[in-house]
Amino acid sequence: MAQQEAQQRRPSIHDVASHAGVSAATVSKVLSGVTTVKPENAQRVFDAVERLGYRVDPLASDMRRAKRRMIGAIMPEFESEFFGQMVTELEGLAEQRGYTLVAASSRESEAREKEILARMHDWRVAGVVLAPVRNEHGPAAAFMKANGMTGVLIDRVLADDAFDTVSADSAAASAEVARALISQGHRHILVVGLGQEAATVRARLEGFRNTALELAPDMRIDVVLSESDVEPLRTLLRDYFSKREAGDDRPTAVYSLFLKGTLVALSEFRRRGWHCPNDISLVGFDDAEWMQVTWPAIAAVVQPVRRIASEAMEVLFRRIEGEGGPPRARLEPCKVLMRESVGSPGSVPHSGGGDRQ
Amino acid sequence: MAQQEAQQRRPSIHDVASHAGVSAATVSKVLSGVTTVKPENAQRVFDAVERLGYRVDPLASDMRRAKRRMIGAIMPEFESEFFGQMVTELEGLAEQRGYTLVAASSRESEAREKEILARMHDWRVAGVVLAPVRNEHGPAAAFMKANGMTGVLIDRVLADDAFDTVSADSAAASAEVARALISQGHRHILVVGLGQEAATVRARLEGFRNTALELAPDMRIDVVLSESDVEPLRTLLRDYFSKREAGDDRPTAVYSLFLKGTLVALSEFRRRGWHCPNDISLVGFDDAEWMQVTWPAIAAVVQPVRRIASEAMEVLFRRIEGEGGPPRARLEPCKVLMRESVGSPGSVPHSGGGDRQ
DNA sequence: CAACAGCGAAAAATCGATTTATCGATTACA
DNA sequence: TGTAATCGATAAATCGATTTTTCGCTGTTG
Repeated sequence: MAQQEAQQRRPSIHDVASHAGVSAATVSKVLSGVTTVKPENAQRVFDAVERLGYRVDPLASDMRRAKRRMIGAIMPEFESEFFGQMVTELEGLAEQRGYTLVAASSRESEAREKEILARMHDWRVAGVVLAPVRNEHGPAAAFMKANGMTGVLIDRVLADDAFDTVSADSAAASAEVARALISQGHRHILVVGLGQEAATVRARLEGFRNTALELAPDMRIDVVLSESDVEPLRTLLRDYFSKREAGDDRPTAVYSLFLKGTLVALSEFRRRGWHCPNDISLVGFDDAEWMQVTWPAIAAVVQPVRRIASEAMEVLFRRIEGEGGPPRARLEPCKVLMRESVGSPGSVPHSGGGDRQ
Repeated sequence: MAQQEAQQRRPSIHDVASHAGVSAATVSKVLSGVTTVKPENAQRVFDAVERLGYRVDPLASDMRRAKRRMIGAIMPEFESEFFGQMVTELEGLAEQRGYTLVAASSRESEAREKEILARMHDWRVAGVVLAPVRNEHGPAAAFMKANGMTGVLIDRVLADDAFDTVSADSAAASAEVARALISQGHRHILVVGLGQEAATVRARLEGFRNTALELAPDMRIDVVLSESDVEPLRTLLRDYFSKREAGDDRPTAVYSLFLKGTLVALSEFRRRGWHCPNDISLVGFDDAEWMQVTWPAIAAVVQPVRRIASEAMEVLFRRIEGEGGPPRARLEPCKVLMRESVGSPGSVPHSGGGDRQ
């Protein structure tokens, strides 16, 4: 092959040293910006670097230091816009600081989460951004604590006694949703959630309930929670509506505490031939691009992904640089977009179930 | 602090060696499964490993070999379901083989793509899975070639003379879409695409056009292509429909060649107050979870993510292990899901534009 | 004029593993 | 019995950088 260039091995720091007529130590110093090198020699080093196309081997470079210039990121999944954007943001922020981001998905499993964390510990990452599957009290956080890792917890967390946390202000956003729905006249609302133990689901539920009952004490709030998976929730929701099909005690609005729940609710509405907002209103936590192009557009709570990412990285790097002090819990404000899927109850007669299977 | 355990440094192979009363070399051999070690000594090594909780440092371990046990993955973005799932799949497959996946997003920029590739080259990844922004002829592929990297190209590629490629069989899927739309009676169809140079967009367009014109030579096919970004496409599409608002030459169906195009089309329909499939039919390349819960459900071409991922990894690892031979181009079959957004033209009178701004 | 401080750069140790060369003890064979 | 082959294990070299230590030289000072 004509790939002589490609075949020969990468130049090492010693190659640069011999080309520049200095020692490897000097090359290292020049490249790391030490000033006690004669300008003449420095220039020769730069020239040699240029000529050979030398690049520092980050792996060898990281060998000697305890912490490597890598940041680990563990997300529950990559398929949703929220975590997808989050990884992209984190990656950019890590790169800005000369770090490499290693991202992994726990696929909603705490066991996997811990295993990934162990791998990252093997790599001696300088820090970890962990979006836990459930909350800050899972085995992953315990592992990080036990092994003295530095990290920051995001998203499904409230506060922790060992790690900084950054998350959306779920409670405040939920309160705003409650105000909006109540001002539209809703007095019977179904809240749909998943994972009772997840810290944020609790915060979202409580934030909603407290504000709602404060504004309208006669309010009726039903709750359908599925412990773990999405499919059980689908069943629970189906049962819930089946029981209320005949009577007049059907809720006039549904508030879903997370994206998958919004999808399940919409799919259930479809099955029953209900349309938003005439037959029922819908608001969901987590926005997605498609929600503004469907008919009706779906109302949603938008989480401040960029702010969460940048705050998380900010605080993480401060810890990496050795900053002490007690861990802080940060809450970033959300935006609530009330779109067409929310209307006033009873303004239009229900279309009644059954025009579709 | 009570974290004595956490504070003391990780045990190294020498700690294990001294605890087991053997040399570091013996420990290394035992752990890598060499059989020429006395069973008694092997057992003592295992015991020491157990007692100290020793884990091999992958970074140090990789130092001595030319290729490291890392796989790089470069995707154009992480926000969409397709690439999100892709990364998740690739990660699992790499892990199965004892490799770590380092994923990065080129954010639809060829410059960034090449820069990321250079960083991965610095890390001496064993191989790269590259989903190029445009096609197989970009600067990134050239960089890989010039530096003798091993890799596989996926998604927006057709075939390459240096690297194996794995992608969805866009042409066949497009042909199927054409057959379906024509059998429903459509004779005037708008195809929406982005990135004229992207290999797959061309394949999708040609696959559609060829089959359509073969089945219905009187067919009229309009094409709206935007070179680079999504926003220009929105403008182009708006202009296209504005010109045809009055006359009767409005297409009866839209076929979008990629996900963002489907969103743009839907958003344009909304603006004009058109509903699918009564006013216009819509099929899009790339499926998403929400497409089956909206009203109407959106017809889509489903790409075989898992198959593409596993084929890519399969072929990549064969190359890593030194398999020779000319590069192969693989095409994986798609599934076409004709949902409610597609109907027969003229079966219901157009609702006419303008019931919304 | 000897001792000493200061500077710049080279030499050497280090990180934690793998791999090659080497070595001692045991067994085999002449 | 002496030499060769074999086996198991250790010492040492290696990967490519960083960091500490050492060294040589110049210039200053008592």
